[in-house]
Amino acid sequence: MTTRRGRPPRNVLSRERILLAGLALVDEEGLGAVSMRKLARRLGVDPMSLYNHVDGKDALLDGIAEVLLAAIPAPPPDAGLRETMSALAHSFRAAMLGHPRAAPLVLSRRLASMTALAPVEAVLAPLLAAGFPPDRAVHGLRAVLAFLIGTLMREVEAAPTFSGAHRLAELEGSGLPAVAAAAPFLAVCDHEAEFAFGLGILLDALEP
Amino acid sequence: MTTRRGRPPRNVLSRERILLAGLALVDEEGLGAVSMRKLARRLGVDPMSLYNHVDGKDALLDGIAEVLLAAIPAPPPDAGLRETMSALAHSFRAAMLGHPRAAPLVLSRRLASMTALAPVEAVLAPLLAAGFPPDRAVHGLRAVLAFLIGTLMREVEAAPTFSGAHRLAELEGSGLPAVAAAAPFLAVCDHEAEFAFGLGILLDALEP
DNA sequence: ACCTGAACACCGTTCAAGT
DNA sequence: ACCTGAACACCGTTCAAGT
Repeated sequence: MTTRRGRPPRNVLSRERILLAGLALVDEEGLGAVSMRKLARRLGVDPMSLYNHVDGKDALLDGIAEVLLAAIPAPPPDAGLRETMSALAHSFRAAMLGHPRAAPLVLSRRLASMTALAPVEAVLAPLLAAGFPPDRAVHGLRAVLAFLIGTLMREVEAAPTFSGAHRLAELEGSGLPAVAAAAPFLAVCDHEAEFAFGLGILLDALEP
Repeated sequence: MTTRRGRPPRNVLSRERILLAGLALVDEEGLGAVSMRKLARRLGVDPMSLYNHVDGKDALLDGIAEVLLAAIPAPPPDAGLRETMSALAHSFRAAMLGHPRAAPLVLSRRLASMTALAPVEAVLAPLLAAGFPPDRAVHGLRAVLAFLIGTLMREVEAAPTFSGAHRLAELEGSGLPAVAAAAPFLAVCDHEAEFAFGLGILLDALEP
């Protein structure tokens, strides 16, 4: 039986359906391609219908950012300080790399919502439990978050594996001696290693 | 005498004039308000004339980002490693804070130009001189840069001094215990201190 | 070489009207 | 309560025409 009583409504719009379709649109075509009209087309609906569930384009983008944020899993509750922070950092990174074209929404927008507070709580709790005074804990949180945002912004905006050879030659011929000397390492970027290196420095500094 | 021989041409367009007017437009009205048509209006020129000097809107934004980057002064050449890195970090920050609404162009776009390489050289040179092997020097550069980008993204996107009291109450009533406990420190952000704290950690770690 | 203006295919959002 | 479509004031960019 393909229909129940009253058959399932074909085109129920909802905030959630809109945000998910929006995220899919960003994933496929990039942030620049997002428009209310195109999203409506994709949902088989009049553009104006979206405004019944979402406050406008800007609120739509904020909503998509929150969908991404909400996908960050909570860290294991029994872990120590360092493992907790590290797990959260890696989860955050994985969530962003899972939607690289949408990630800038999270990385560059001021999100004041409750959703954004859950990861904050998850970082702050072990810091306070480890005996950090609240002001120091917030300092630490913000330093790590700044590094995460900066690193991910780079990963996510990076060209999809620049050919390398051409880049190398360019750097070596730049006329800048230090740049030329380090050219082989500037031409490529092992994002994984870069992430581990910087995160390690910061977590070391937060060891009680 | 208000005119010299042949009188100064009234409406000479040039790439430089366009980029500077673009930066002024961003400063005054924000990134979202930038359009080729509005910029042309501001320059007293047909919109299409801009295309003779700039490759399109995206290239315009890249050009504005480079104007910002070019304004970063070189560090004093005789300083030690730490002072050089610190001076550059502060100069970078000052340049961005001088144009907070345009800063995201620098912070979020992949800039492959020569202009972007000058600060790289300025950081790399003292690291290599201090005896860092090139791969480690690049690691250090990237960690500091990630932190700078993340910090500045936060400073620059921050609401112009959120009322504070309202925010505080919101955090305390969030139901999240660690967030509530640290609420007084989460509600405000001393960007200067935050910057010094994180930068200190990273520069300490790069001490030879 | 540079500037112009018309034209094309789009935007976000308001508003009055429908169910 | 939700959806629709026309309308308004915009966009970026192509193209043919001017100087």
